[in-house]
Amino acid sequence: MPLREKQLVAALKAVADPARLKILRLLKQKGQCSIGKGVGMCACDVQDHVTLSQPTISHHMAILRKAGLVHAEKHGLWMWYRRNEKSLKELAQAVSADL
Amino acid sequence: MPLREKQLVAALKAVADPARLKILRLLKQKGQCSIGKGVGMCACDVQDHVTLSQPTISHHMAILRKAGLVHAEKHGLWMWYRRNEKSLKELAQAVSADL
DNA sequence: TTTTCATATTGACCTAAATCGATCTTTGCG
DNA sequence: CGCAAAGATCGATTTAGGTCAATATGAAAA
Repeated sequence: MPLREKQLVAALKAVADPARLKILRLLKQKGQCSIGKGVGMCACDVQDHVTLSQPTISHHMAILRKAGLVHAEKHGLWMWYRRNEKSLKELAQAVSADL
Repeated sequence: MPLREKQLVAALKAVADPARLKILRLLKQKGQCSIGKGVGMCACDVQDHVTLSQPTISHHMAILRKAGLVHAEKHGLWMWYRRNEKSLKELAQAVSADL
């Protein structure tokens, strides 16, 4: 399996889970970030919106990050997560054309 | 989780597997069907293209069928599978807009 | 330099899912 | 009817994945 294919499967797996789907949609909201960023959220902000433990959320964020679907930036104590619209668009494109 | 959401997750799960991804692409080929249909394939035709046992292929085809991504029609001894382009397009649309 | 806070990691548990051999079912054929 | 072929189902095995409690890490605050 070529690398591109591995990446596609990883992205599809990442997205084929209700919790991560919900998180990806949450990240569309504006003004929810506890460190004042206009877009995106910190992990604790995500936790305020889903009924999952902190380690589980951290786990899901790592999967989304490794699949390239979200950016993650450390800001002091907080980890600022935001959607990677470019790779999300590429995923949509792959589903349209490649499948 | 509403029904639509369940269907979306089922379709994404169906597609987030290398074997099923390969099968979906195989089904694009023309003139491969052992019962003379222009498009689609029978299970045995799929088996000629992937290195998986007959029960495993049957299992994958059932998942694709239940997710609505392929049509299945029995013709005598054979089961004729073909892509459901409509639902594949709807999936692409959902990934574009809904994610 | 403690302490506290946000997040990550670890370890364990449990369920889901992929795979295959064996068997069953259905259908066509002699 | 008896047999053969295509495909589905069953049972078992193995691996992958979601979840949480406990603990570790790392950074700011007191």
